[in-house]
Amino acid sequence: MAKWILIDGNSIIYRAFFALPPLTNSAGLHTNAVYGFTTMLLKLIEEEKPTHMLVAFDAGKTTFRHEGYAEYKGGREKTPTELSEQFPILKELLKSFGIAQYELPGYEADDIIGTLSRIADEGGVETVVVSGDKDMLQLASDNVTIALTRKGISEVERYNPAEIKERYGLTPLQIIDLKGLMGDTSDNIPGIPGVGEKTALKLLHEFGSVEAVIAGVNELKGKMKEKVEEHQESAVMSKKLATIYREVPLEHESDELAYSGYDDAALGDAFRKLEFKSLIERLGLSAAGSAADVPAAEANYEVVSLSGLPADEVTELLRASESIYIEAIGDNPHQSRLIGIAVASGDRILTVTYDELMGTTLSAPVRAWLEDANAPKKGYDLHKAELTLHWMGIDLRGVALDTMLAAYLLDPTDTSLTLAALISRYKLASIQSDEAVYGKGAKFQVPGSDVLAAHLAAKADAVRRLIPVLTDELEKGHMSKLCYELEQPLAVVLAGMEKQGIKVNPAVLEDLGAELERNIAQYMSDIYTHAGMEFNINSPRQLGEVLFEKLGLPAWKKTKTGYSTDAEVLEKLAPYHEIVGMILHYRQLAKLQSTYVEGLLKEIRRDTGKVHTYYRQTIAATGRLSSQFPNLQNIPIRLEEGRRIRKAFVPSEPGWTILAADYSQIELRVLAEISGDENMKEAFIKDIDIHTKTAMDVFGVTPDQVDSNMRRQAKAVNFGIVYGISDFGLSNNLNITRDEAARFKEQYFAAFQGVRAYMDNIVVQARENGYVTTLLDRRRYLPDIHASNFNIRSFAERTAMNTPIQGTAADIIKLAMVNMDKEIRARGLRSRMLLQVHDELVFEVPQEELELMKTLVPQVMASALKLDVPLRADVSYGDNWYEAK
DNA sequence: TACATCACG
DNA sequence: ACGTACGTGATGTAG
Repeated sequence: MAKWILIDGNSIIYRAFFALPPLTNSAGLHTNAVYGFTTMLLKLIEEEKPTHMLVAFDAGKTTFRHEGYAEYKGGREKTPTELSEQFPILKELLKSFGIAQYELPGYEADDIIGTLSRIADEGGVETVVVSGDKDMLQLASDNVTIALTRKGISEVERYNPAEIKERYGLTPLQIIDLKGLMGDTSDNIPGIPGVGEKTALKLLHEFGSVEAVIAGVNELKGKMKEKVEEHQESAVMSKKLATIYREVPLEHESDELAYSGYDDAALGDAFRKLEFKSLIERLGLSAAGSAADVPAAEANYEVVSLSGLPADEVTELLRASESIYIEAIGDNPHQSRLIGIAVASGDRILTVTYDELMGTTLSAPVRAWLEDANAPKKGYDLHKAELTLHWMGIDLRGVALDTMLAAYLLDPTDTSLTLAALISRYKLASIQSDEAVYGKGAKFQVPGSDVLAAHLAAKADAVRRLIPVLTDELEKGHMSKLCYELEQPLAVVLAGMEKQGIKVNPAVLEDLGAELERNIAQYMSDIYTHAGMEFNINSPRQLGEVLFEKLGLPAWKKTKTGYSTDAEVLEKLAPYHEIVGMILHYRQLAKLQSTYVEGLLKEIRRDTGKVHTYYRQTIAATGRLSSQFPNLQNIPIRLEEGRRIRKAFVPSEPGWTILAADYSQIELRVLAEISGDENMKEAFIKDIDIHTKTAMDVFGVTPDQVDSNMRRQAKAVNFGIVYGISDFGLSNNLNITRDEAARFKEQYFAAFQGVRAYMDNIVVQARENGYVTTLLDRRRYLPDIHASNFNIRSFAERTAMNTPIQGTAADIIKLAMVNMDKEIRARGLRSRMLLQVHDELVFEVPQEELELMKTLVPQVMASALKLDVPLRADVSYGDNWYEAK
């Protein structure tokens, strides 16, 4: 037996919103109305057991009712953002429920429901209409019951025609007349002023309809007669407005409403995002629930040690390996200590300790297997493992899949990609956290061999269990190619660069350090003199006291903890007191000394005379790399004093040259490409200076009229565009008013209309999909795009604009790196790729390859990805990184 | 360990 | 009206 449930989405979500106290999830998203809606849905499903369900929504602001009466629904309070942000969430949730939803421009939810209930009624289908709006009673019939929400949301009161008769003494259709007479404040329907429910009912019981009341007006007396005479037109119009239109041109077949129950996994995911913990529990969705909820599985494998297994069985086990886990201690993989290895194969997991690997002949097959490029390994953070093993004299080869990398691609904003966290995220049987096994901080300790072996085996097993889930998810997200053809090969290229390292000449740094020390001492004493006291200039707190209390300089910017003393503040303060300039200089030199001279010297390895950075491939939310121990992506360049640090970066072989190639305006070229803006594309195709071009268009001048200041401002506008422009940010950056900034922006968008369209579209896309993507389908989720908090939401919107640009640029240089590595190998070159700095690649090149590399590198970089907009890379070279400018 | 600051793209 | 530019890592101070 068919049973339909038709729900007035707008009415119910409003009721729920006002009935329930504010409720937010940890991301600050309001969820109370969705929660209320959900509890009601669950109850309906349980009690009514529907075969078909539909939630109808109002679409757009105006409906056919506005044509006859422009003030319809006028004077309404604007929907609070705390509620409006919940509409997209509800619509998304309905998808997880597997419930149909429908809206049609020009019609209200009532009309859609009216039409469907008519169709159901004509077909003799039992139907329940759910709403908070009494008007709906007009739809009641023998087949159609109206369920009206009562106080709160979960309680409903059901009406069939008999119950309407009992309650009001009216037929369903007379409900329209009731409203025609009494009106409805919430919809701004006037009715007859002064006529409320009681009077209206009395009139209807006597006359039967609005028209009959008007016709019989002479039978009325006194005030009542006057009112009806005066407002009869209003009554007729009100009746019309209150009439639900039951002939909406629906484009859908009613079988699209079929409801076959929700998918536990989909609904569980949706509830987890919303943090509806009680509902997860109530529906038993928590079996797949959060980390702690999933009990550890009974181990279905045997842990075997290297010494406990005959050599031929070790070889066979390795050959049939399904996953590997390599444990090392320490953040810096160039200095980390290997603890042990576990390899999973069928019902046995082999564990190999550090001592076994390094000390016994038993380990020979293991080492051979690790180094065998034809033996595929699927593991976890194998990039780090490769480096750890490298410094032990073992070359890890044959990496086929890295689960950490895969998990990063699936959610690059995830900051906890530990195995335990991933296992929990993907709802697999849990494993112990490292902290539980090793302890942390001072308590850190490697446990005894049995406990350790069990833990490593559990991790290898965890990797094995993650593989199908992650590869499946990658496939669903269209990121398999990105993973296997870009990120995985890149991991190997990066490891090669890191092992190679770049030579640093300590003498250059020491000389610079001595000079800095003298200057710093001088600034310190001068600053103390001007302050009239000695204090720690490095302490923003003490500095703030000196500047703003002792010296009485104007404080205009604060931090959480006190006065701000950052460069922006000090630059504004400089004219007031000469100590300020000294502090700025002191800061600059102190930074160079501590971070770059002393910091870098500490990182030079004794054995290689080089610094070996560690590129992290799973940190940046946009797909960029990051660099640690030391960070070689922020070596000074903008100011000459700092730039001299680069003189210390030299070739590691005598007679070789440092060659650097950087992409020209890669982010703006990417923007031109993905926005398709013709004006901008043309500028790049003609290789016109983009900032000058921007200045021409923004200021409406000819090329020769563009002065350096105009170009500077245009450049700032371009930066702003890439970052997701806001008036305030631009005005702040250019030190102009917000109005001026807004005008710049307007001018810019007038010239680059495709860019404007991109910015608008990408935000809509982010709202609809919940994520944005790069050209290579790299994905970033933006849950905050629905936040009610203006700041949080705005940040997500800017991120939506920026990430495809920055991320695609990252995709491109990564492609170039993989291709460049291939070229070097294929051509048997001795040149080495050493560094990547987001849009720049640095090589060391033997003399005889210089001419080739000068053309090869930019050519490979420019052709990394075929675009409409040409890519360009410029090369420079010299005896050190400073000279390669 | 959190915060402020500043180096880079 | 709201108040920020996007993405990182290292350092020193202070609780």
